[in-house]
Amino acid sequence: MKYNEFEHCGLNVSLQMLSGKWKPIILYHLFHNQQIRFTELWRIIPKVAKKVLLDHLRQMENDGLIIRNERSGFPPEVCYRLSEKGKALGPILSSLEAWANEHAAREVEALRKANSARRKSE
Amino acid sequence: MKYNEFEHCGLNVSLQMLSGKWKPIILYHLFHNQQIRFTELWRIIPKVAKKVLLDHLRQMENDGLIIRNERSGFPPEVCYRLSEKGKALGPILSSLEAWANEHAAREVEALRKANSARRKSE
DNA sequence: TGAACGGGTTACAAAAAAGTAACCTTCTTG
DNA sequence: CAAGAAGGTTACTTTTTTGTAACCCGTTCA
Repeated sequence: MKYNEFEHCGLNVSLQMLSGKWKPIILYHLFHNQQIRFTELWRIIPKVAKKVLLDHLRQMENDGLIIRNERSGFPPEVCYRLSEKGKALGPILSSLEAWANEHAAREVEALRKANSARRKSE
Repeated sequence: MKYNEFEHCGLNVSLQMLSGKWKPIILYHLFHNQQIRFTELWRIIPKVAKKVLLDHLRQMENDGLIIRNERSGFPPEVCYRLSEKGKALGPILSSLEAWANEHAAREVEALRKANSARRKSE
């Protein structure tokens, strides 16, 4: 299989949708809030740059993961929430998280180091 | 929740392990071959740079996803295969793929455009 | 009138990821 | 002896992603 073919494969496409430094935490908040205002999101993820947060949200909107809801008037009120597609991701992300917790890298790493130390001392 | 806390959360950790331009296709091949030599892998993913492929493989090894097997002698024979941790990722990646195929972005996008065009013409 | 708020944009800088090409080592074969 | 293969490394460039800071616009409140 060539990369051309693979590039548009579901696995690649979905992982690209999830790649971005702040996307996991954005998703986390959206899964726990069902709707959240831009400024609020910016406030609770303190280290992200406004521009980057906006970029991420735009990408996620273009990917169909989230829906942007603008209520003009005052105050401007722009809310983001998960789309159906985004919601459908929930169980998958949970199982990813569970997987990571089960096979915590630290333990693996510690074991590896212990073994390597043991080998050297023999 | 602050980013400091979230940074080491399972979701973030696992998505970072999967992020890298060539990791999905590397995983794909490992899932379909159960063992593969470095050069062979490099040959079947024609556009990846040797250095980058190596970087990706090192990262995946450090993350405990794959196991590197070196048989010195001639020819050098370095094989890579999935670890148990890596194998456990299989069903999750399949469901990610299925998710992407079900909610194919193109269709969503096409539908959106069609609707917007229809609205304009009314 | 002017400061503040929400949700942006813009121009630019810094950092990280990916790519290129040459080189190395050990062995083998012509 | 020269060339070639496997699996790397090194030095360097390009591209992509993040980050910083200033600015804009419409509206409200002091």
